[in-house]
Amino acid sequence: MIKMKQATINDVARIAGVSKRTVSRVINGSLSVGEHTRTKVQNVINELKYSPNTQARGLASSRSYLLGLIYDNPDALYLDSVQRGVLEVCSNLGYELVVHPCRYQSPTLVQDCLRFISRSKLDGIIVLPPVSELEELAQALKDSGRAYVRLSSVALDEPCHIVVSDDRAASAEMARYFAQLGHEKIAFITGPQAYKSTIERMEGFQLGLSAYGIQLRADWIVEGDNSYEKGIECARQLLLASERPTAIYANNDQMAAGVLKVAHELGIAVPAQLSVAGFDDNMLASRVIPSLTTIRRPVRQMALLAATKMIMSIENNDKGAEQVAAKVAPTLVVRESTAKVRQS
Amino acid sequence: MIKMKQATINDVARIAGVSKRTVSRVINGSLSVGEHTRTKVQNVINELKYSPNTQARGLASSRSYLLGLIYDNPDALYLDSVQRGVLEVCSNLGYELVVHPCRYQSPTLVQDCLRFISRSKLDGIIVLPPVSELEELAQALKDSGRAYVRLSSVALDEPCHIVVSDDRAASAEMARYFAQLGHEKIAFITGPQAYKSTIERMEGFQLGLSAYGIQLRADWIVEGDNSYEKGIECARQLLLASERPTAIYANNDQMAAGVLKVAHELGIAVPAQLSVAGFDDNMLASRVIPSLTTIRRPVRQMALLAATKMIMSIENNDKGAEQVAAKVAPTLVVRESTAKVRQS
DNA sequence: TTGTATGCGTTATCAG
DNA sequence: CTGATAACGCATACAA
Repeated sequence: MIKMKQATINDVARIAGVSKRTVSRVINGSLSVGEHTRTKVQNVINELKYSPNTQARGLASSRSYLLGLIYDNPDALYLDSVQRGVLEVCSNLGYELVVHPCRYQSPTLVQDCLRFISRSKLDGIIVLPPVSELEELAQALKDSGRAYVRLSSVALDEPCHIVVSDDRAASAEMARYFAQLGHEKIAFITGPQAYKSTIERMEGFQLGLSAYGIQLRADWIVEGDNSYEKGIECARQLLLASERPTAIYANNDQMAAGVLKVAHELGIAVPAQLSVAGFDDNMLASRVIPSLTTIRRPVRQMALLAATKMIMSIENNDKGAEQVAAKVAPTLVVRESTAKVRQS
Repeated sequence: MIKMKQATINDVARIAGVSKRTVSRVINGSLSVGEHTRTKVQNVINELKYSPNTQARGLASSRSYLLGLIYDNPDALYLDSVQRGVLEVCSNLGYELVVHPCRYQSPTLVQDCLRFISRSKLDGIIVLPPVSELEELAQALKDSGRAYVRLSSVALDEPCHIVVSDDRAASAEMARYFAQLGHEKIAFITGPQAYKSTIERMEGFQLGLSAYGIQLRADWIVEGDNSYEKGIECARQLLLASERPTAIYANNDQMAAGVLKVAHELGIAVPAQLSVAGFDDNMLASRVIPSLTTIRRPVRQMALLAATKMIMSIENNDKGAEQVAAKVAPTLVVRESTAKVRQS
């Protein structure tokens, strides 16, 4: 097996009998190249299996063809979806995706991320929630002059820099669904108060309920942290109280699974005696018994939109990025864990 | 906010009053630099917050400081662990991680991967199972002259190129556990026959059982594909038959969850009437009711080892890579889904 | 429409 | 131990 050196632009130029400038034009799809010349060069490129050296190209044009993905979410069951989605858009345009897992809690988070993007000379950065909600990071991203897109539940940036998931509307839909099932004694387990998604989902839910004249009792709003363990803890608090809700909406599927666990321990039948719902539609939701009614986030679609915006920003200088849709709608998925309230 | 151009090696050289060659030596930790000169240069570097341009460096040294991760496995939690593990080792050495999701089934898989590594000029590639088991890809990797490490359940490459998870031994342990619980009527739901892990887990299980004089009945070995849905299908087949096993071991947690689902539907109590176990210890295992007895794969540790091997290969030319441990041992995690067989 | 010359920020060669 | 100087492969003013 002979170790061939990769063909360079010079090889192509020499063999095609043109200057490298012309080859460069062909590569970059310049319009000012004669039809004849173009095909001639293209043929040589194909024969030599030539593909431009990304590093050299980057060095000369100060572009890296590298996109970054900053994420934290510990139960990022959608990480794979995001990565595939982004690459589906970017891969055949010549971009690669560099990942940067981090910790939302870390005191050096912003600094770390900045070192990451400047060291890698990224052309663009996609930031997932909840890290995406850090204004300090966003400002630094803006200052860096690089393209970036944030995913969030709130439109906390200009249209070209954000893709929002309308968690508020989705939660309102869940509220409507609960109300229509006849539930009135409803509890809500929140996520971390620092997250925008927590606020959106809670307010959306309350708003939705109020349309049916239902109001959440203060002691039936308990603060969770999106973890399974905390879900269990909160569920205990709710289900061991003197008066019990007939339905519990948890800020995510993890906590909803915790509620199922506690209900099972206490011998409370779901959904006969208690309806339970979550948010995310991650793997758990459909596997757990009873399967969870939840809200499905169109993760893949968000990734596609974010990637499209990024490319627009990079190649068309923000002009077109604003045209790309910026909002997606999560949808209600009804499964086994919810039912009409039982007359008691 | 002034947009500062990044300082270059020239700036450092000029200000420090030395040649850029010397600065380069300092950066790369060359030994042949005077102590005085070194500290002088280092000070300027710190003051200017200079960090070398990866692209230029790569162009000159034909190294990219980019590592690639080729994967197919849809389980995102696993993916996150791997990514974090690899970066923990490589990040402060200046490497970044580029991801390449792919489809094991795709006819152009090998070709895609090769285009990926050659286009990105990766210094090294880590391949996760089951893609790691493709010999055609491995050969191509070898031919490319790049460093690479495969993760698998079998030692299908030289020590410097592989990290193996001893699924066979782990399965044998599960067999011992089952036997000690008194089970004799045991069924096994396999993974895809094409995967090495499937064979290892099945053979390990059979070997372990045979130590107790137990043999798997042929009709109690059913072929699954590691999906939840197929798990359900296989479970139906096993549990609706005239004679029922008292224990089912599934090739992964997804399918085990499917077994729980069917058992629940059929009113078969787990673990009272049926013991169920899986493999992986993914999020599902601990969340499901009853929680699953399973085998925990030390994913993080595997990632660390793989990354360490990679770095060794890249920087010390395979010499040291062989010294790094190449095998990890998954461990039995006992939860609620298994119990002593009931005398009937 | 095509070509020439120069620079991008490093590393590497070879002297001193 | 240190320093000029030539690659590295490509893009881009500037010419022609």
